[in-house]
Amino acid sequence: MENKDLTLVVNTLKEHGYKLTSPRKQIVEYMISTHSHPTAEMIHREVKNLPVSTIYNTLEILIKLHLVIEIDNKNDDKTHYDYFGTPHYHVVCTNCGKIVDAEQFDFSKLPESAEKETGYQVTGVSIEVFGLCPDCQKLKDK
Amino acid sequence: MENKDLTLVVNTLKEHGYKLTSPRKQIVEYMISTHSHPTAEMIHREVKNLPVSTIYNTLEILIKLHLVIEIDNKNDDKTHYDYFGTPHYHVVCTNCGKIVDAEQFDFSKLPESAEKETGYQVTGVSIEVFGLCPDCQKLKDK
DNA sequence: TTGCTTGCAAAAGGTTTGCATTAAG
DNA sequence: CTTAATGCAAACCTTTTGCAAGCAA
Repeated sequence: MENKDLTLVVNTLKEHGYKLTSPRKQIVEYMISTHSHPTAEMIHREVKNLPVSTIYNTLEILIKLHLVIEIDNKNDDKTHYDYFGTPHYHVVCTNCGKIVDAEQFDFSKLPESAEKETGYQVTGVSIEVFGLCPDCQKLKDK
Repeated sequence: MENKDLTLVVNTLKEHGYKLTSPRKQIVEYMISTHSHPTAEMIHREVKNLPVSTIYNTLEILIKLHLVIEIDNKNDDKTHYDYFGTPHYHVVCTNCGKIVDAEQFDFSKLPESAEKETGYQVTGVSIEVFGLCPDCQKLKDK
């Protein structure tokens, strides 16, 4: 499954004229494998021996190609990143910042609706839901 | 109409124990009146003689009370703010950063869906649609 | 080869913080 | 009165930038 993702990303990079360098491969592999919605700093810590500038450069490309999306958890001041293989949205805890995936809601009509209403030519959608995660709900009860 | 908004905000502030200070009133009035999705710096420029710290402090309160929301236009590195009187979402131009409002899409079932799927106790939703605004579409055609 | 990428360090700049002063309730 | 809020400046820290060196294609 993850090999399929890797192939997709590699092909997409090549198609758009981006070279397949070792740093890029490492970052892509990490992003595909992790489900932790990491920050740039977390990626920098996990993918050894890369400068932060390369992390940011690579993420910028992946975002432009819609392979990775940015998430603002509004808990720390850092941008979180997520490999976006299959469509989903994020639910973020306003107390501890924990981010989980969700998918059982149909946004397929949203782009068309936005285009019709605003005249924008839609290329992407970002959905974030905020609330208290189960753990933080328990803490509040005490 | 805007007086109604002002009353709502003032009452909400009072209900939650926040003092109605002159800086807060100025900022609230500006946020209700403008439709420009301003940054903190723009608010600072328009609402005279207030330090940025007060702008940020006040915005933080208004956000906590769900009276104002944050928007990331991913074009500049600044957070944009918007008075959130009536439910709507934002469509952001990926080329020039222009933000417009839209509302003709039904998100009313989203909170319930997210709660059921994740167990989070939902308190808010953030929707952003990205694309090319009509002006930037024309520029690209040339 | 050759031009994109990397890697390092330094800079930038939006946002936060500390604290003395002021004023709302 | 009392305590929260303001105002100012300095600090913070994530992210960006510049450029010489390296390496895919």
